[in-house]
Amino acid sequence: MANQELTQAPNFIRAIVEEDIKTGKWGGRVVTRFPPEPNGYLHIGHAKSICLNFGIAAEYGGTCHLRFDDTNPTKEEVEYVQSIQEDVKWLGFDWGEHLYYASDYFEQLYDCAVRLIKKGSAYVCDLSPEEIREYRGTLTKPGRESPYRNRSVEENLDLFARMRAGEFPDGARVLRAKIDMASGNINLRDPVMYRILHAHHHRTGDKWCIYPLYDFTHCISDSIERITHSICTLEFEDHRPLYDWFLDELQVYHPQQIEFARLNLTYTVMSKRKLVALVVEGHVRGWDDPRMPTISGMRRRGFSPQSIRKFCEVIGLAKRNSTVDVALLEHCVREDLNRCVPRAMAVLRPLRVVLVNYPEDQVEQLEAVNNPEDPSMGTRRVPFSKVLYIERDDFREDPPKQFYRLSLGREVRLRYGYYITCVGVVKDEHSGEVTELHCTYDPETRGGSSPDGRKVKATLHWVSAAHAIEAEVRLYEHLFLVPNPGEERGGDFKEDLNPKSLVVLDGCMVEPALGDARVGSVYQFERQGYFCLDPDSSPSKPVFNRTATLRDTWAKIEKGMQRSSS
RNA sequence: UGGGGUGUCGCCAAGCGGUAAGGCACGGGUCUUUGGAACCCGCAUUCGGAGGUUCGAAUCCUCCCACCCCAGCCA
Repeated sequence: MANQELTQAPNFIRAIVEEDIKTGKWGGRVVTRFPPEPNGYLHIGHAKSICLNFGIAAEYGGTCHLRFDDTNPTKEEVEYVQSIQEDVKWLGFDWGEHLYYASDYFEQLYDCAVRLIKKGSAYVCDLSPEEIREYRGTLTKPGRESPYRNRSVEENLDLFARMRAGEFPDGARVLRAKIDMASGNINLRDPVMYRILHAHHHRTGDKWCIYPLYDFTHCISDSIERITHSICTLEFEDHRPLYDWFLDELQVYHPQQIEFARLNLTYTVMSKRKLVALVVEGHVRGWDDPRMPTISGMRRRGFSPQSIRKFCEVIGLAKRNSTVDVALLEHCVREDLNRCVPRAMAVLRPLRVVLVNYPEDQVEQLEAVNNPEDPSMGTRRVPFSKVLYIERDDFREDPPKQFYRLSLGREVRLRYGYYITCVGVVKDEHSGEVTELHCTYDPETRGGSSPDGRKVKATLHWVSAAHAIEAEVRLYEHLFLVPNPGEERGGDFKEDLNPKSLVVLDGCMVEPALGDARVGSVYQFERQGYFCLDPDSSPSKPVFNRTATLRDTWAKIEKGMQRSSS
């Protein structure tokens, strides 16, 4: 039990791998692969697959390949192959030498197709796309055989060669596997293996004008790379008989395909189609918008790779469709960031406080702990002076029952500073809005404790007005208002968009130490949450993204009060 | 009377014939110079339903029900 912590949670795929190792099915080898199509950005759902494939390989002393499934040149771009590599690396995984492209196998794939033709297991079909669909039948009605199904091997060979040579226009002919038009599994009704596509490929250029389809390509790619466990998502379960059929026909090395349920998360969407729509329709600022569930978005938001990996471990793995509560993801970031990230004080909605009995020009440098969870992170100096800012929410003229922060006549502690007591409230004549507080400070309480042992109930964060840096802070909430966008009211998922998913705060006041923050670094703003410096920052004005709030007991109490009073 | 899957706490998820792990959420408490963190306690007499086999069933059998996926020359 000593290495209990190192033991991953059991799941059915690990069970299969362990069994295979035990029986020597693959000679003790474990080779997995992550096979993205470079037609979009990776998201948290991909992270689940990446962690699974790379994780299992690492755990059992195997290897995991990164293979781009780039058989559709009309959708794929180098931009995506770059972002995918960057994201996988950032997550902390290393494919070493094992970077592959399905397009590297085009020549071998072609040879395999020729072999199948020679066996009489594949044929060139001249039916139009519409006719192929019609001949395929429906879910309940069997299909009909193509009139071209029984062409001679010679004719098929000739036609297929001429397809490759570019003699025919797009869509004129396809190569099909000869399986069973009456199969209950539609994938087996003579699936298309090759289509004619006079398109420029991002790697092979104009060398090819015929491109293989997924089912034919994937199993052979796995075979070539001597994959042992080919792990994919549930929707490919129906394709497994086809995966097996091709490899059996070809009599080549034959990996095992295993399917698991893809990840869904509450309050967001995960399908590539929907994510693209959010980007192109401008509902978010791009693929890396911090509200997006993309890896790049989460990185910009301030998530650590560790927190994402932890999440992927803790959600488990099974074959049942499920939607994980986003609260679990938030828990994982908080848990990680709490341990690793330095604290800072930042006032998001400033309220001016004048310490009436504090010397006019005095400035003190107070010592603050960088991370109470980790003393090795040391301390820093925070300037303190007569005029400060505190959070507007930390003062109430008419404090409710359980509110124990500042109000007129009350004493609270300023973190690492002094006890202060509110003695006056300045308001705007017209609006009645509180514009400034007058407080006294107790010189005996420097550092935050009193010699007489007097207790205060609240500790507030603050910032010295004269030393503060002005910043922009972007507060994020769930992108959607409902747990399952588009599914609850039966409409368009975009109708469920949260109009307050981004709230920009300007004129925030942050402590001077934050002037040294580097883009991408994360801080805990005490009592508020985790914040990450955004690339939009300029030297004169930092911009912070809120990664996650801290758990907020007071907010919960307040919400409860509202509920019971209404 | 097409095929393939899945049903264990509000959300995930272990469990593989011996009498329901764990996490999140939620509720209560201790502690606290973050109403943070940490720590403690509580939270399925019951496993989609109904029968059956067995000394014993979430686990085996039968039937039923619900939900998901498949009719791209996408992956």
